[in-house]
Amino acid sequence: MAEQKLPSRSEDFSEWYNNLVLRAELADYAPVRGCMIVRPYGWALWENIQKALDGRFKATGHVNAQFPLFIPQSFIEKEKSHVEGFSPELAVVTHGGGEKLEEPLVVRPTSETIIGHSYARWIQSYRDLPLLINQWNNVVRWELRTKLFLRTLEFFWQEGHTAHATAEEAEAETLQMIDIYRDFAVNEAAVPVIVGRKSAGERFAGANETYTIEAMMGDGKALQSGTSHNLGQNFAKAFEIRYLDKNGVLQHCWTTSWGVSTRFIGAIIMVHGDDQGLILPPRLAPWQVVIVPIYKSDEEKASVLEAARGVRAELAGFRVTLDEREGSSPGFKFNDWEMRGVPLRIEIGPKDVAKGTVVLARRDRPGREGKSFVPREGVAEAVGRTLDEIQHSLYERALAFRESRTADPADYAAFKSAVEQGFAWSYWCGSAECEKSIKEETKATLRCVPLDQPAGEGRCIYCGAPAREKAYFAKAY
RNA sequence: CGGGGCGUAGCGCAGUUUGGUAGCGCGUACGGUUCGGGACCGUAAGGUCGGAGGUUCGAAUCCUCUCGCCCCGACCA
Repeated sequence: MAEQKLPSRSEDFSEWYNNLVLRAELADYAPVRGCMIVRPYGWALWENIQKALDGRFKATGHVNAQFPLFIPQSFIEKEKSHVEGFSPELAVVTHGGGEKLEEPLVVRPTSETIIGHSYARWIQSYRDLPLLINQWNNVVRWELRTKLFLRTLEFFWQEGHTAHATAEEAEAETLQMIDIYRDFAVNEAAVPVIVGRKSAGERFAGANETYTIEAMMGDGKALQSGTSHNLGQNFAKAFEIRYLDKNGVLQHCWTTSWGVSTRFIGAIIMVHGDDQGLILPPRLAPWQVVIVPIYKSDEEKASVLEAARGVRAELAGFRVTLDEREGSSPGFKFNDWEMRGVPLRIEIGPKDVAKGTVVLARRDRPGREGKSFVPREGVAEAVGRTLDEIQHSLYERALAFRESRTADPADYAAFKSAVEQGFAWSYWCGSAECEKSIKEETKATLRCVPLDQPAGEGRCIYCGAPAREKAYFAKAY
């Protein structure tokens, strides 16, 4: 690498992010504009995210399937607001096998329509409900402005699609899934999130209600990190998804959809990373522990590596790697693994071998402060405890940062400066006009109306009208 | 898609104003000395200067078009 140090996070957050993604070998630019290559280390992180989410989906009765990449164009057009929302960003295939197609095929931007088509065939009776299917796949949206992980033409995600007999069940499912996302973000990724409702303007195209988890990045901007949509009967009506109820009456189903994408990797980077590089939460890190051996002579090397391999064996319950690379100094390796965000490093040198100790170095506390000497005896327990502490402290640190950058502005002037550095937590009268004016004047959007609302009422931060709901406003990715 | 910036070796850059045989640092390979926070010396490999056209005896350099990336806007997971 040309530059050893990353651009400073505080001076140029965007450059810091771009460099970090490349230097940590999470992803690379593809030869096609706006597309990315997810490199093995980045994909390993994604696989851990997949495992954490997939387990939660299965535990709540969902099953995985796979629907086609290509969708007949007419399908997209069946739901009015859906086509309006997505048509500007569709990739369309017009030719196949050297021939012009009779009907163009859309590369899926999301699969509500093609799944709706199947659900209409599969669902006949209330006994077929609920139908709870998820798929892990890639989708394409022709975005104008792209950024690795955060917004690319092609991205990877999961999309869950469910059908229910009643509005109440669909709403319960929608809320259950956003809560699963919250639980995942908080407990696996150590990313604090605010769970709330999207305003009508920010809703998914075709949804009656969109719930979101919103996180604050290290520059104070918001990132929508997962969404769950109550689609009402919109798609059921467009695709004739119907069932006979217990009384023999034909009814339209109530459907939901929900997704988390590789964008979440961007959230992990921007929430936890520092000027040294990535910091990964232990529960998701591809490598939880890296062992760096330190030696000079051949005799030292032999004894140190023997000890290091012994420690590795004792840590079999963790995701652990031993850096045996020749020709790189320990100092180089320290920096290298810090760039990659490995949460815990174990240093083993001749002095440690002699004393029967190892050095634990926490990634979340740079330099000497994060180092401790522990006896080799019982190292697995110390590692487990330290990883738990790192997991918790990452969350606490991110939460404290968010709180320090969240204001409850007294007036609109204070609101404007609040959204320059973080979130504004303000009463909103509920009108789309106020929301729009705020966006035009401050670039801040209404991120969500949290499900947890304070008691009492206030006045709209923009128009001063009586307001019952308090919302988060912020500049967003 | 509008405004701005930038494309020269794997990476970071100089050279472009004033046209004249392509350079530096890092990295890479090899040899040696090193190794508890990004080691050092030596040798070597590596570039149709983003692409296409044009002007010229001669283009990285001037002109036209085009592609890509970054930043700022409009749109979004």
